[in-house]
This record gives sequence, C-alpha cells and structure tokens, in this order.
Amino acid sequence: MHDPLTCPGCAQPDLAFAPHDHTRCADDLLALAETQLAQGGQRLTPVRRRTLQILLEAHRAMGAYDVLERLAAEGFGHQPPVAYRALEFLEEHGLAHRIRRLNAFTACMHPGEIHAPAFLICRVCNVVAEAPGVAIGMALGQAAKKLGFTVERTTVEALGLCPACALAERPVRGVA
Amino acid sequence: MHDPLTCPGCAQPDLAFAPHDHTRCADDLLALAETQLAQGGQRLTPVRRRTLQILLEAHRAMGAYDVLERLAAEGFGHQPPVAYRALEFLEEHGLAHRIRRLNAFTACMHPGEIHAPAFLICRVCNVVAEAPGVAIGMALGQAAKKLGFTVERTTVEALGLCPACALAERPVRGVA
DNA sequence: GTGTATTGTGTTATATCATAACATGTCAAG
DNA sequence: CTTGACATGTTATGATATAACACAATACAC
Repeated sequence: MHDPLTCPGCAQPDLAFAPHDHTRCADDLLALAETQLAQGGQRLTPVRRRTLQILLEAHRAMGAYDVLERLAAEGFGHQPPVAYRALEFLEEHGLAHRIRRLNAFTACMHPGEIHAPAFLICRVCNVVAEAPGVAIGMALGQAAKKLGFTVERTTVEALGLCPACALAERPVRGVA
Repeated sequence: MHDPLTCPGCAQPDLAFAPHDHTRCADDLLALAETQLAQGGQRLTPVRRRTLQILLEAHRAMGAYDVLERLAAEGFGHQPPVAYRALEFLEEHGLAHRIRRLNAFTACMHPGEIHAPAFLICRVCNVVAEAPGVAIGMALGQAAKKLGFTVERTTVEALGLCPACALAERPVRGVA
C-alpha cells in the first residue's frame, strides 16, 4: 500500500507544487510499469527497473549522468550508455519523459493513460510538474493537420514560476 | 524587393513544406528586425545581423556550430560563445527560435507578432515549420493556471512526418 | 570632448550531454 | 546445445554549451 509518509516524493512538499495523486507514487507506479511492459512483451530488467525507481524516488527531473552515478554506485555499469539506454527504453514505453529544456528525465506520473504530456518547469527551483496536456495536444494536432503534417510525438514545456517561487519573487504587499 | 527565385529558401521547395509568406523572406525580415530592435533600444550589431542573415538564408534549423563556422569564415570570432551569444540575443528578442529537439536555431518567420511558436519537425528530412501556436499557447496557459503556475516562455514541438515524407513512407496504393 | 559606465566581442579553457562501435553475457525457441 | 535476439557492458569520441577573463566600441554625463 502507498504511504504518503514514506513516499520520498510525497513527503517533501517542495518537490511538486501541484497536488499529485498519492495513490500512484513510487511502488504503485513500479508495479504498474511491470504489468504494462509484460503485456507488450517487454522486459523490465534490473537496470531498467532500478532506473525507473530512481526517477520515481527522486520525484524530480534528473540528468542522465545523475542517474548513471546512482546506478554505478549500485553495481551497474559505469558508462553513459548504460543510463541512456535505460532512460530511452523507459521513454519509448511511456514510463518516463524527457525534459528537453533541462536535458533531463523524469518518471511519468500517469503511465498508460493516453496523454501528450505538458511540463511546467519552474525557472527558480527547477521543479517539474506534469500537466494534463490533452487540450494542448488537440490544438497542436489541429495546427499540424492544416499543414498536412502528421504528428507522432510532442514536446510541450513551459518555463515560468511555480506558485511558491512566484510568491517569493513578488512578495505580498506589506511584507518585506 | 523580394524575389522568390533568388530567395534561397523559397527557391528550394524541399525547404519548407508549408506555403510560406514570400513577402517576408530574408531581406524584408532583416529590415524588420532592425526597426524592431531600434525601437527597443537594442543594437543589431554586425555579428548579430550576419547571424540572423545566415539563419534566414538557410531557411532551416542550424546548429550553433554550423552558424559559427559561417561566421568564422567571414572574419568574425572563431569560438563557440560568439555564435551562442548572437543566437541567444536573437532568441531573446523574438527574431530567432531554438528548436530543442534538434539542438538548433531557426529564424523567426513572424517577428513582432505575438506568438507562442509551435514547431513541426519532420523526422525524415528534418525540415522545420513554424505553425501558428496561439491556440496551443492558450491551452497551455489554462492548464498552467489551474496549477497556479505562471508561464513565461514555452517550447512546443511536434515530431512527425511532413506531407512529402509521409507520401514517401506510405506510398499510394498500387505504386511500388 | 573627456572620462566613465555599459555593452559587445573575442579569447582560453572546460563543462556537460550524447552516441558510435564493439565485446560479452543471457535466455528462450528450435 | 546451438542459434538468434536482445541486453549489458566497455572504450572512445563526438556534439553541445558555458564560465571567466581581456579588450574594444559605444553611449552618456559632465
């Protein structure tokens, strides 16, 4: 069962500014991933499993080399391709996303659901939130259709301020 | 005056799959850029001007190092920061865009107009089209608002197939 | 116009991110 | 028990990007 108190992500309020679905943190998502992959005849091997776990535990975007460092420390390979391959596999199967603005990766918080993910990236604290991107995907699809373009994958990212950092930057009147 | 026959971009049908506005190719856009910058108290210095020109002439996305090579060959600096600074300047002032999926830059085809640009990138021929992104920006803004996030800049890119390459990949029935 | 601040250009050096190419290991199907 | 497909690991290199500093050009106050 999921316990918000022990879920590394949920326990740290600064890690996600959006109220996120606690029923789906680390352990649950990992199990879900395994099931999904099995159905597609894919294998969640030790490296891949651990990589996903690392992303889930971090609950934030991580660079490939950060992930690699963790993997290496645990007896997996020490070279970049080890991390990149696992991350790419996860991305291809909808279990992780690449945040291009940060050259980083993050676990998918809603695997299985059809979603063209949209990311909100705080330029101050670097926290990344995965926003529902269906409406955006539709708008993008329509714009593409007009030009005869066939959309296969999308990258939608917004850089800005999360609620907390917005408050800090533009303090409430009367407060220093 | 603009002449589609001499405009490097317009003259090559494979360079843009969308019918683009011929009244606004290279020369026109360059002049427009100069005006706009002047109004904002900014300077279109030789390096910056030439950088924009290179992007406009190429009529496609170029890596910073490709731009640098051209600049260096013409007597400007030979080191990466020369290109990156010019490109960043142009991007900040809405005269160029960064295509993150390609780690590349492209001249803005509609400077001055308010637009959260959306890019359609063909995975086969790498051609990039700038699609009207207003609807997408709105959708993204709304999704962000729900989470209390303040959007400052957006990256919207779709990877897929341009009309020409789509035809080539899935040939018409009856054709080899 | 001269001094001063600001902005821009160029450099060296280095950091960061990513992939090609190949060797070895694992495992299921035949 | 071999073959073929996939996965993991390696070495080596490529590609992208930035920090830090020196100098030049420009703008601006006086």
